[in-house]
Amino acid sequence: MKHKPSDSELEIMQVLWENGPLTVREVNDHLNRQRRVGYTTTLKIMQIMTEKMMLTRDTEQRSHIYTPVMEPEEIQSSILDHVVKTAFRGKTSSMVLRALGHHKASHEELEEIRMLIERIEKRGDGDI
Amino acid sequence: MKHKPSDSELEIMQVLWENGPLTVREVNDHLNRQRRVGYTTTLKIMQIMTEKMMLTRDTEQRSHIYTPVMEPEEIQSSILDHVVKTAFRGKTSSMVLRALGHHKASHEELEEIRMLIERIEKRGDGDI
DNA sequence: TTAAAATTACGAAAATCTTCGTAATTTATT
DNA sequence: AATAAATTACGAAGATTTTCGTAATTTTAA
Repeated sequence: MKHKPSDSELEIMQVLWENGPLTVREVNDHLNRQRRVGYTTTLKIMQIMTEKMMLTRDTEQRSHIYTPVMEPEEIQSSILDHVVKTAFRGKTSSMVLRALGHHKASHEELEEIRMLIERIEKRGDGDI
Repeated sequence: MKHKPSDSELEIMQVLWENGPLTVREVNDHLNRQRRVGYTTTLKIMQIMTEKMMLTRDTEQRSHIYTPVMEPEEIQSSILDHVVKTAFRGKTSSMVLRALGHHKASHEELEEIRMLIERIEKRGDGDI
């Protein structure tokens, strides 16, 4: 990804990923379930995101319909790259250890992680 | 933590965590091994960090000596809190899965993680 | 004891982010 | 058709971050 999304941009991305293509009104309504944001604020950020090519929009109807360009996986990975590099000296494992040690996860989630580790080790790559 | 450190602030934190209390000159020299930064730029940011109480300084000598107030663990955890919340809908496990799936880690690191999981599961807490 | 060197203090410019008001435009209603 | 309602477009203010230049201060050296 070229640009690291700002917090507000990421917030809007989340709404769009979870609820499909939406209008500004719809996104703003979603956001306002969590915190108070003005309509034109949301509009402005979504317009900027469109300029930055993070969103595309269908302008056929009066109310434009916005769609995220990137998949969550892509952005999540690039955010993690950045965090690992800047806060964990590049060591993914220390980040994971900190996350598991501090935040915790359910039994099922831990199992999922354990299974992934097994798969990776069987595959025999790894390193770095 | 009150403030989320900016990228530059985090960069300086890293240098101080790894190399102990340092002067501005020393921090700036460290930074310049990686990228070009002006001395007064580093000075300014470290002064601001001191105002924000992220650093303390000993002004006995002419060259002030700066020490980070927070431990890396604290800041790492608060950064992870933020990332998990804003980019992974609060699910630590999806963050971990993405990190392991994408970045990879060495065999030893995976073993360390696997052992931590075992310890957590034995302990029998977890969840959320 | 001057002059040079190093350091801190201060202020400010450029970039980005967040916020919103107001104007212009389009659609719906009376 | 005229008015109201909803939406988009535009611009700008305030905050924060990053960047330095310049001035003031302190120490060192000639």
